[in-house]
Amino acid sequence: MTITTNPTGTAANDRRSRGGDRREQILDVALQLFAQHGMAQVSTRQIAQAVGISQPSLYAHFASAHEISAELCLRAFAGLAEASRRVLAEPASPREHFYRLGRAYIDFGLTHPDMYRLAFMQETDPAVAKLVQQGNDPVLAAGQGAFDMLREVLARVLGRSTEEIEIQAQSIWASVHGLTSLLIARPMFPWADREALIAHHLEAVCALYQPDADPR
Amino acid sequence: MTITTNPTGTAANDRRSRGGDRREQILDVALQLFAQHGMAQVSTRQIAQAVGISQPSLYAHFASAHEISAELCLRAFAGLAEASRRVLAEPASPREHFYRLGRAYIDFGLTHPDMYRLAFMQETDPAVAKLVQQGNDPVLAAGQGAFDMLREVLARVLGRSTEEIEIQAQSIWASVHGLTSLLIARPMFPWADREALIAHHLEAVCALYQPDADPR
DNA sequence: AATTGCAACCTATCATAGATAGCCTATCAC
DNA sequence: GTGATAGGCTATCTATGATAGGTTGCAATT
Repeated sequence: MTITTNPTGTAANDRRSRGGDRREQILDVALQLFAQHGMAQVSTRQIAQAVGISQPSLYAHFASAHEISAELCLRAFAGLAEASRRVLAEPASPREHFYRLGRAYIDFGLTHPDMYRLAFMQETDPAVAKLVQQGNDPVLAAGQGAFDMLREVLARVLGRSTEEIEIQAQSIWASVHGLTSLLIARPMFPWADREALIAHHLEAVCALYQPDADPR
Repeated sequence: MTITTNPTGTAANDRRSRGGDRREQILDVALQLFAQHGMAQVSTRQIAQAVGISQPSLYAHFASAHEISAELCLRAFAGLAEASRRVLAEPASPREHFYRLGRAYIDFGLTHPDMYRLAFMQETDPAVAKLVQQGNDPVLAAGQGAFDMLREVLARVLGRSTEEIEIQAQSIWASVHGLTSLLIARPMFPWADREALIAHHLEAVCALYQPDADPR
C-alpha cells in the first residue's frame, strides 16, 4: 500500500503522470464540481478528494479556497471580454452593437452563474477586502473590466459628447445586471417567457440611449 | 454562583424580568448585531452571548439560524409595504406615484442591505428550498409581496389594457433591483454621485412606461 | 556518487460554524 | 405538595477552512 487512496483508480498520483500542472487539474476539477453542485455546496475536501490529494495539499497551490474561485472567475470573465470583442468586430449599427453586447452580458451571467455571483452579487468578505484595497483581487478586476467595456461602447453609441456618460453607463449596467442577477438568484420566481423578457428588457434599455432618438 | 454569566451585568436572566418575549429580545439583539457587523459576520454564539443565554438555547425559540434572519427579513419587508402604501396614499400623478415607489424601493434596499440581500441576492440553500416548495419561507413571501405591489402600481399607471404587463413589470423590477443590488454589493465601485445616479435611473425607467408617451 | 535543497505531499490538529442530546430548575396548574 | 413544562444548561457532533510539522522523491550541486 505505497500508493495513496485515489478514487479514480488511475495512477494519477505518480508525480509525473499528469501532463499539465496540478494547479490546472485542481481548477478543472473545481470548475466541474461548481457547475455540478453549485459553488456554495462544494468544500475544499470534496475538491481534494476528486483530484486525489489531501485537503491541505490544496494550499500548496492556492493560498485560500477563495483563490480557487477567484482564478476561475477571472478566466470566465476573460471569456466575456473575448465574446464582447467578437460582437464589436462584427459590422453592425451602434444600436445593434449595444444590444448584442447586452445580450452577451446576460448570456454570460446565465452560463456562468457562480462566477457572476462572485463578481457582482456576493459580499466581499473582510479578508478579501484587504486584497481589494491593494488592487489585488482578480474577481474585482474582472468585474471592473466588464463594466469598462460597456462604457466604451456606450460612448461610441452616444457620441463622446455627453457630459453624463458616466451616470448613464452605470444606470445601463444596473439595468442589465438587474435582470441577469435576478434570473440567477431567483430561478423559481414565476418569470415570464425568458427569451421574451430578455428581449423586452434589452429593447427598453436600448431605446433610452439612442443618439437619433428614434425608438426603432 | 447560582446566576449564569451575563455580560451586561443586569438581572436579565431572571425568568420574568423582561417585559417582552425572549424571542423578541433575541430578534432585537440579532438585528442590532446584523446592522453593526453585517449578517454574514454574526454567529449564533455571538447572538446568544449578547442576549445572555447559551448558544443552544436559541434553538428553543428558533428552529435554525436561518429562521432568525428570515423573521427579521419578513418584518423589514413589512416596513417596505407600509412605506409603499404611504406613497400611494399621497395624492399624485401616476407617474409621480411610480417614481416615488421606485425611490422607496431603492431606499429600502440601502437602509436594510442585509434583508435585501436575503430576499433577492442570496442563494436559497437546499435546506431552505424545501420550505420554499411548501410555500413556508417568509423571506420568499416577503420578496414576492414587494414585487406584487410594484406590478399593481404599474397596472394603474399604464392602464390595465396592456397585454405584456407581466413582462414589463418584471423588466422594471429588474432595472430598479439592479441599481439597488449593485450599490449594496459593490459599495467600493467608483460610483457617480449616488443621488444623481438614482434620480437618473428612476427617470429613465419611468420615461419608458408612460401612457401619454411624454418623456416629461 | 553522495549531498543538499526544494516542491509536493502527507497526517494530525485547530478554531469556528451550526446543530443535537440529555439533564436541570423554576414556575404554574391542580 | 406534586407533576408538567418551558426555558435553560453543559457536553458533544459534524463540517468547514486553515495551519504545523514531518516525509518523500526528484534534481541540481559538489
